[in-house]
Amino acid sequence: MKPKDPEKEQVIYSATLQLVRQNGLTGLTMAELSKVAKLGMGTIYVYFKSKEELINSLFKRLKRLNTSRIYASLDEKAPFAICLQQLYENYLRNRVRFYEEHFFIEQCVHSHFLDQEAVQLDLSAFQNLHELLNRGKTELLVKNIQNELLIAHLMGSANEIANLALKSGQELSQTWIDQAFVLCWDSIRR
Amino acid sequence: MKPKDPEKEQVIYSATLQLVRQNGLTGLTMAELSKVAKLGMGTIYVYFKSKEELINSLFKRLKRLNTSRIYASLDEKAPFAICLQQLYENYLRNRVRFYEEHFFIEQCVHSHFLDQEAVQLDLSAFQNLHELLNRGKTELLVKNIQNELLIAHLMGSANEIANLALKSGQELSQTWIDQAFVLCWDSIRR
Amino acid sequence: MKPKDPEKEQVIYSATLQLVRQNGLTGLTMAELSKVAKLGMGTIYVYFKSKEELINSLFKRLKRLNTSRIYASLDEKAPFAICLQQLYENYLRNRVRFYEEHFFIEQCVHSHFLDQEAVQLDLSAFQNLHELLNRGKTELLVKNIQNELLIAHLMGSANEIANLALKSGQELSQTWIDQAFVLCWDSIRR
Amino acid sequence: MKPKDPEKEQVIYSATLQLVRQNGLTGLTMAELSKVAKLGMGTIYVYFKSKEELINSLFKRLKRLNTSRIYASLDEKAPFAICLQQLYENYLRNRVRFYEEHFFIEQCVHSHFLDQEAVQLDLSAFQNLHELLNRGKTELLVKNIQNELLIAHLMGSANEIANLALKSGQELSQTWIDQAFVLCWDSIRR
DNA sequence: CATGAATGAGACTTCATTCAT
DNA sequence: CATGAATGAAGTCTCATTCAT
Repeated sequence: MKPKDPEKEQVIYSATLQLVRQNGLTGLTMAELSKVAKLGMGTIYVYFKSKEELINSLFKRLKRLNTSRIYASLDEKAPFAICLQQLYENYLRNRVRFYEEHFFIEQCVHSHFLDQEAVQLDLSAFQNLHELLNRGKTELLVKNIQNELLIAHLMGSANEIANLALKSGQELSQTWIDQAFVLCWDSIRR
Repeated sequence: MKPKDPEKEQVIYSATLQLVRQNGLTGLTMAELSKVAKLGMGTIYVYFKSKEELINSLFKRLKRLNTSRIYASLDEKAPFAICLQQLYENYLRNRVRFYEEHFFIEQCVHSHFLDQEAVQLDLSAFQNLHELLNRGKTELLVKNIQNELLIAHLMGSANEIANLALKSGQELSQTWIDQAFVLCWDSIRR
Repeated sequence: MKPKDPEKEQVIYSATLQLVRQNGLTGLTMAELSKVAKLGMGTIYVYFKSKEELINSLFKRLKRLNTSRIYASLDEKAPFAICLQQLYENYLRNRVRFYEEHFFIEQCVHSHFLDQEAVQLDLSAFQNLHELLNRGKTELLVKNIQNELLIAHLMGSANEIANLALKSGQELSQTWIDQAFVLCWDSIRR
Repeated sequence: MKPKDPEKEQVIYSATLQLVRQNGLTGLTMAELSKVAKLGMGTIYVYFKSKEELINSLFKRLKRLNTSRIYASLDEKAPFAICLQQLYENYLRNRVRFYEEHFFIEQCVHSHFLDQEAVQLDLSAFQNLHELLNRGKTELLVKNIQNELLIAHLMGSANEIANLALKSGQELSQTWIDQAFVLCWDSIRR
């Protein structure tokens, strides 16, 4: 798939996100997508060979994008707790800010659309966190519990808290973020 | 007169759970459902007037069932920490044991099938936890953070941990549960 | 079909008329029919071997009933014009009074439900009128036009006028009937 | 870009008329329609969003078409009786010639498919006749009876006579038409 | 490449009829 | 004989994908 026009690809992605937010992944139809994207139905099939490929492709792109966003501004030389806090705040802010994208991701995760590669990517997104936790353990700052459990705990918490923030419609205040981080920090610290 | 068979409803529910586990909520078709339930297509419609009603009806039933399961054996006169631990363990065990049901519930929550009453029921399921946390605050055992945040934290964590347990395929060892509870307890304790 | 209970047959007929008036012949379902008739669905099939037979049976019954009603009080020894007038008035009054029955009949005629016998009956209902017109011709009172044409003219007119009377909701005033008859009389008189 | 083919609409209309003539409106199925029209099932839904819309759309089209056909060649400056005769003859010939269309219309009128607009159109089709009768009254040529009654009489007669002509299979001879007109004319003349 | 009309498999749902009670 | 739950063929409509322009 070598798109001649990379802008069209982006237009399709954007239209997809918009429609999935509005109607859910189930409610996404190629006809409406082409209408919102202002492209012919056939054009979409030039860039993506099927609806499934479109969804998987967008999913992977968003996962990578989000991973890089979250870890981008991270100062790995800072003390462990600072690192974790930055990461946590980044994650929460990112989730709320790019709500549409995460809604799409969540819909995908609960669907049967994802191919193996996409599922892999979903799982491997925690690699950096994994390593950070190892460092925390080395520095005797983190409980000696297997990382999988810690990650499930932290991520589950963070996601639900982000959803709560969105649901309540309020801005993501610093106070709120700080409180949320205290919960996470107190739970894993030694 | 052949009375409407109350067991048939259960047969339909069971077949629905099985099929949703296999193919996801999107993959659920009335034709396959009737095949698995070993009933005529029309019979399903004797018991449920539409696919949507079937899904909502089962959803509500499961939510109520699970709430009662979780809070059933709870000794409310025990000390706060014991109560919370019991609740936590109940929740985790219940989620793993009735995996199929929770998978169905999760699929529903992320779909556009649920009617308002079902959504209400989903939200109100935390009422008991809400009150328990209030007690913890009164006893100065729990951090002074609004319950919504605490609940999002605890539930998000618990759900993700349950998913992890299922994914890893292993039994839910007591050690594991205890570790998981420590995380939760340390996070919210004062 | 030897019904044990002739009253049940009548109950089914009445329920049919009521439902066809409400929902049209197309909207008639056996389930609703049994509900309105307060009988089990199977019971209806004791009295009528199919929906089609029920419709045809009721149709024939009503055609016969109406023919006898219309010609019942006719004094054949009266002068021709009086006879015709009586007949006309009978017909109009009968149609308006037993509106439900005629609505059913009209729905049947335009459907594909009627069997050959029923169609025959529908056509042969004009036999008496046929003979009366012959008498009129013999007495040199009626135009020398073939009866089929005269009958089509008279019946088409009468039916449409009856429909008009029903549509306008008003009672069928004597003035109105008289006016309508003048139209018919003037048209066929020599 | 393949433009939406305007001929396809006509093809669908024609197939509809053919099938309704053969099987009645009730017997019309979208599957058979698409087969006769030699189009994919979905194609019908490109041109009409539902079966109901197709029927209403065709109904309105035919009503308008017939009205214009009947009144097209009418010379309104001719004497009243000539006008009426022309109109009558037009109507009869039109009904017999476009038998299929009128069969469809009649099936629609007795169904529950028509929307309000279609019913309106059906009723308003007599506007021209209404005005012509007023002229006849002004010229003291027509009985002083309310138009509704006159119209019901004339239309009921004409329709039934047209049906008779069709049923008998014979051509619509001029003699026959003339006889039929005499009946109508004698009935309403002063 | 771009387009969107055309396609038809397959989804949900209805309802006349049967049959076990 | 009475019942109404059970049945499944058949109907309407959707939508991912193709293909002629």
